[in-house]
This record gives sequence, C-alpha cells and structure tokens, in this order.
Amino acid sequence: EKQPCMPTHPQKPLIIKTGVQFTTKVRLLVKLPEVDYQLKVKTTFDKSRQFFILTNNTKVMDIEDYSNGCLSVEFRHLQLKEKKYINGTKGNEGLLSVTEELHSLSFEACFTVQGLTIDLETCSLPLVVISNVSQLPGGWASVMWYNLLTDEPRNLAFFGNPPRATWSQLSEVLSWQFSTFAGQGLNKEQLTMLGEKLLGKPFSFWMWLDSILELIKKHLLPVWNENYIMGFVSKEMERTLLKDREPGTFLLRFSESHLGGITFTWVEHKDNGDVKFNSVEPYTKNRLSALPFADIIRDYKVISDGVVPENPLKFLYPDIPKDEAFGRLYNSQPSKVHPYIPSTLIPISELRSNSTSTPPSCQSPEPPMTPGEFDMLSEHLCFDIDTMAQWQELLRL
Amino acid sequence: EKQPCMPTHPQKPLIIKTGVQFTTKVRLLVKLPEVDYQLKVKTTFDKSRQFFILTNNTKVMDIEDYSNGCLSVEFRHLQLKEKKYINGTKGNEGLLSVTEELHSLSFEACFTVQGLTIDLETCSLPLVVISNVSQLPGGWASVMWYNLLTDEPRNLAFFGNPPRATWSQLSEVLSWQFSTFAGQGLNKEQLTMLGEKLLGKPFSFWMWLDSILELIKKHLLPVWNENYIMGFVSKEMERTLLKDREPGTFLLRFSESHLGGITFTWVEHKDNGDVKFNSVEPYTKNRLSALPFADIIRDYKVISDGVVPENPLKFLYPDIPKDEAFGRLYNSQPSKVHPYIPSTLIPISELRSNSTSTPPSCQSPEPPMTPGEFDMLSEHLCFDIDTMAQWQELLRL
DNA sequence: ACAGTTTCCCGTAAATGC
DNA sequence: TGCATTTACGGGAAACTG
Repeated sequence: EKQPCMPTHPQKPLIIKTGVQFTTKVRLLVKLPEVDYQLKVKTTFDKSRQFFILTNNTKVMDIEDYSNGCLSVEFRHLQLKEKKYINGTKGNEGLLSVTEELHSLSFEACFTVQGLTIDLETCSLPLVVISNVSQLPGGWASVMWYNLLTDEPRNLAFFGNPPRATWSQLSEVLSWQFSTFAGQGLNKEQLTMLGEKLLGKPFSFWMWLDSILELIKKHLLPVWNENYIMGFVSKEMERTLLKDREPGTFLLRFSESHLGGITFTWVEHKDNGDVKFNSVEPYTKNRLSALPFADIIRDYKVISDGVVPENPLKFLYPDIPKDEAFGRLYNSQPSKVHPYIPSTLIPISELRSNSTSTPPSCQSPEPPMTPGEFDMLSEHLCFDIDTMAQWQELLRL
Repeated sequence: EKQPCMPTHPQKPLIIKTGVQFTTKVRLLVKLPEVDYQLKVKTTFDKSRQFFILTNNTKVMDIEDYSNGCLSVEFRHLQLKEKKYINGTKGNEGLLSVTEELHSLSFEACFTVQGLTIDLETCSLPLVVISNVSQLPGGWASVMWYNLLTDEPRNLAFFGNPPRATWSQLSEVLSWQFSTFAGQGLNKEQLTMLGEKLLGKPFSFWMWLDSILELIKKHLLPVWNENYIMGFVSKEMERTLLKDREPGTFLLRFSESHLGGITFTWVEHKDNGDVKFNSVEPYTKNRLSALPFADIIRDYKVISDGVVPENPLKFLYPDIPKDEAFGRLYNSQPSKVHPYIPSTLIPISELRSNSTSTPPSCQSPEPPMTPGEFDMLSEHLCFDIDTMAQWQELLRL
C-alpha cells in the first residue's frame, strides 16, 4: 500500500547512522477519491531498542508532481538518536551484535472518507542502525544477507537464526556490489577466485571486501574499469598463469593479508633458467593518495646492488605492453611550480642479492573469511535467474 | 575576584568552536567565612550576538581539593550554539569578520551572609567564536593580537580600531608560538627573516604561519627540534649563505608561495665554475604522510638524462654531513611483509639538460603578509622585557 | 583487562547566506 | 555572482561501559 525507501549512506541504503540525516519517502499506491482534507503521515522508529527520531516526523502528503498523481510524502533531515536509559536495561536483544540487530520505520496515517475512518500503516524493510562508519561493512553485510535470503518484508528476528546462502546467490551479490560501486562487475574467473578465498578466515570477509571496494572507489577507478585488475588470484593460480609468459609480465591483485591493499606480481627468468615470481609490498590508500596507481606502475623501479634501476613491469597479463594498457591513465605531472625543480615520489624496491630479502617460495598468507552468520556456503551451485536488476529494485537504489 | 579560564582547542585557548565542548573554571579568590549553604554559579554567554550555551550552565562551587581551600567550580561539556533569528537581524556587528568579533562568558553568583545579600559577577577574557577549524588561524591571530596589545580585561570593541604592534612585541609572540607548538622557538636570525617576509601579501600571514605550525607539529617535529630547519630565509640570503659552501650543501626552508610546504635548496658548482642553486618542489602534508621528511632527505635523487641517479644533498648548512645530522631521524623501514618485496616511495627530480626545466635565476615568489588589522608594523624596535612566561600566564596554558 | 560500541571532533566538501 | 560563513559527515582515535 505504501512504499518506503531509505537512502542514507550513498550506495548503502537501509543503514542509518545515528546523528546523521536520512531521507525516506512514502507513496500511497491506491488512488483515493478526490479529497479536500490533508492526509498527515507520521514516521516512527520501532520500539525494539534504544533509538528515536530526533527531528520533526509528521508531514502532509502531497500529489507527486512527476508521476501518475499518486499521493506521496518525503521526509528529509530525519535523524536518529539513542535513548539513554537511566538504569541499565538496554531494550531487548544484546545477544546479537549491533550490525545484526534489525529495526524498522513505521508510517501511520488516518483519514475519514464518507463517514468511514481508515487507519493506514506500513513499514520499511529491515534497517541496521550504526553509530560509526566503522560499522558500515558489518551493517551492509547484514542488509545484503537479509535481502538475498528472504522475501519477508519485516522479519526483525532474521539473524537469530540466519539461513545459509548458496554460492550462486552470493556470487551474484558480490558482482553486483562491484558494478554498483565501481561500474565494472566481476567476471566468472574473478568470482571463482573470490569463492575460493571465502574459506580462510583472518578478519571478516565483509570487512576485507569493503576495504577493497573503498580502495577501488577512491584510487583505482579507471584501472578497475578497464578490467586491468585481476584482483583475487591465489598464489598458485598466479604462478600458473605467469610462468610461461614473457619475462616482465605482471598482474594486479588485492592483498589478502592486509585490508585495502593492492599489489602486482611479475615473472622473471633467471639466468639458470629458473622462473621467479615477485610481488611488491601492497600499496594502501595512504601511499596511493600521494601517488596514483597508474604512475606507480609507470615509475616502479628495482635497484639491485646499486645497479641502474630498472622497471621490471613490461606486459600486463596476458601480453599487453604496459604503456599501451596504462598510457591513458598516467598523470603527466611535471608540475610547474616555477622557481622549483619538479619532484615526484617514485616507488622503489631495493634488492640485495645476498638472498636475505628475496621473497620466499610459496607460503601465501591465508585468505580471509567471515565469521558469524557467514561460516557456511561451500556448496557450489549453478546460476539462478535472479538478476542484478532485481537487486537494485529490492534495495531501491 | 574570580579567575576564568578557557581551553577549547588544545594550545589555542580563548577560541570556541560552535558545537564543540569546552571547559571553563571559576575560582573565588576572597576567602569567605565558613558557610553552610551552597554557592551556585551560573555561566552565561554575552548577549552581543547570536550564540547561547546549549548545555547545563549552573553549578555549585566546591572547595578545591588540591590548593589553599579556595572555592572553585569547573564547568565541563559546555557547548555553544548559534541562535537562529527568524527575521534577518543578525545581532549587532556585521562590520567585522567573525574572527575579529570578540565575545565573553559571564559568571554570576549570589549569596547572603549575615543578612547581607552579595552579588558576585565576573567575566572571561575576550573570546572568539568560530564554526569551522578553517577559521582557527584568524581567530588565533585575534586572540594573540588582543592580549599582546592591551591589558583591558574586556574590550569587546577592540578590533573596531585595533592598535599597531611593534616588531619587538610581535616577534616575541611568534617565537613563543613555535616553542609552544613544537618545543623549539625561533632564534634571532629566524625572527629577522620572518620579519622581512611580513612585507609581501599573498594570503594572510597568520594563515601561512599556522600552516607551518601544523606542518611542524605533524610531520617535522624531530627535525625542527634539532634546529635543522632554517625556515624563513629569503632567496637572496639563501644564495649568500650557500654560494661559498661545498657543493651539495643544502638548507631547509618553508615555502613562501604555498601553504604548509617545506623545501630544500642546495648549491651546485658547474664545470664552467658557475654556482647554481636548486630548490625542490615543496613537500606538503599529503606527501609527507606517505614518506617522512628525513627519509626524503636521505633518499632524494636527481636523474639527469637517464644517468645513474644521485643524491645531491651532502651537507646540511653550514657543513654537517647529511647522515650525521639526520641519521637518527631516518626510519629504517625495510618493512617485513614476508611474501612481498619491500617497497618504498622515493622522491625524485628528473632533469633534462635541454634547459626548459632548469630553475630560473631569481624570480622568487612574493612573501606572505596579513591583510586586515595587520597591515602595519614596519618599525623595528628593540627588545621589550615581556617574557614568554607572561604570555603563558596571560593565556593560561 | 578488554572488546564492542559510542562519542568526540578535525578537516574536507558542500550548502547556505549575504 | 562571488565571498564569507556555516553545515554536513567521513574517518581516526579516545572514551565509555558493561
């Protein structure tokens, strides 16, 4: 009857941060007979725990300008605040973590027509309330999990006993996320690689994923959208792919052991015929904000024992000459601050041939995986018919 | 009778940012006869413009635990908010900029002793209210100017017609600021050099000064405190100092044309006997947070036409071997992320001998200077007796 | 002592007001 | 329209609280 939606954090709907403004909209889907009175709607937050709406929450419905004459009302500048209880009762819950506690907004209206009093009431999809952006990955994981696995409009107890997802369901959401955040989704190979990573477990899988999404959004967008970042290759796969390639062939992947890092691995042929693989220490947002990634690739140099430094990166896997791939993305940055000599940072690895710092052979850091409700899913199924379009619909982006 | 103080921003007292908590304390300096009633103090903000105290502002005085039994009370978590007038009247003022508008807190108490009713009232030193940290430099300049030039406890109209400062007064505050913020104040030469810069006028002198203080505090502390940063040399002075020195002698100074930048200038002897001076493009917080300044000095390289890169920095002026000066400050950072090859950013300047990018001879960017109430002071006087101690007292740090 | 959670607030970006 | 000022809020860190 009404259709609530819930943007707050751009691109991550259904998550509300306390103290930060959000917007919601209600539409009346039935067409009423001409009425000459005002239809007031009141928005309230669920009673389940300790939050309330700080700002004005009542508003009059209005005819939508742009569409079919439906009545609708948009609440802006709503803000959630935590109730402070004097005694220690913290509402209910407590068993689940904050990011798994589901809430909802309710909308009420009441009108009288032809002597008949009608109460209208509806509510939003389940929401997650957080107090700091650091909780966003967890919250977002919950929102996705819920909408992936149930069609119930309001099962706030969902995470009391969350169902399992199949790999095909999950992989779809994963790809959808990348395409939403960055434009370019995940291809079949990348999904498979990601799936294989889901089995390890240092930090939460979602945390790790989010750190990658953020890194892409802020520092790797063009490179990602050119599809140049393989991203989730395992060490073994990496070797398999690179070993028969031209020396200097490299590929790009995200760090498995560090949050929000990207590295490149290149292949090198030793004089004795051995093949050697090198991965550079991952670049994180800190360094990337001082030097764009494409420039890092252009300028990267290795110095061995004081010899003239050389850039070991020649071909992007499988065989695209580096400058052909990245040429357009370089920042031609000889900055013109006139009295000064232009200077730039360049990324360097210094190698001593006295072995010590050569990379070890195979001991790859373990891949990440989520704890909590996500320790399931190893069954690989084939493709469902759900499309990303459905997802977008569901979350009302 | 009472003694108010006013920290908010650490190290910058007497500046209050709206929406940010601050603390104030009132002490009763006269000793009362034993009383068995409570002495309530109320804090109010001046009526002059559009601010009020958001939080609870009444509190009971208490005997100070640590001292001579004085009554005192400390208000914590006070917060200022702007009044919103429905019509456009914005209080008074409007002629001065926000950072030159002076305000004050008042403290009132009332008690009865032996049938005699006594009203007590006092107020703080003039305060500046800002709404964003970007206004901090301006506000701080006002606070300093006021306390430097008047002893009046509460002349809120001070900036209606601000008096001029002598150079000796000003230079003292300048040095005091550096010592407060960074530990190491300014020596006579640095002060003289700073004074000479006061004559130009791109952006506000105080803005520029603040950007330098921040840079020091966040990225240059050890180097500054070793007294290795000359800081404020003019281009001419720089040449005079360096020209007879060993090739590779360098000095460190702040950028005059860019906010919050530091650069080094080194001297070079050409084959034909000419002396050449080079200044690197200034490093700002962005790059410094990716690479500490000492490491920049250690690793800086110049590549000329593809020749083996060389670090042109040999001696810190006058003649301290670079590693001797900076050795302790280097970050030995071969990070041990095991499967990876350690990598670092290194600062490089690339020179083509085809002239185009060689630094021009003498056209130095103009030095900064403050507009507004500070366009005065060219008279150089000799030293007053005011000490920094007095300053600290005055501003109650 | 500690982990999960919230609060605090700088600093950038955007919005607002004049 | 542009400048001065305020608001918004992400993000790192400190404070809180069972």
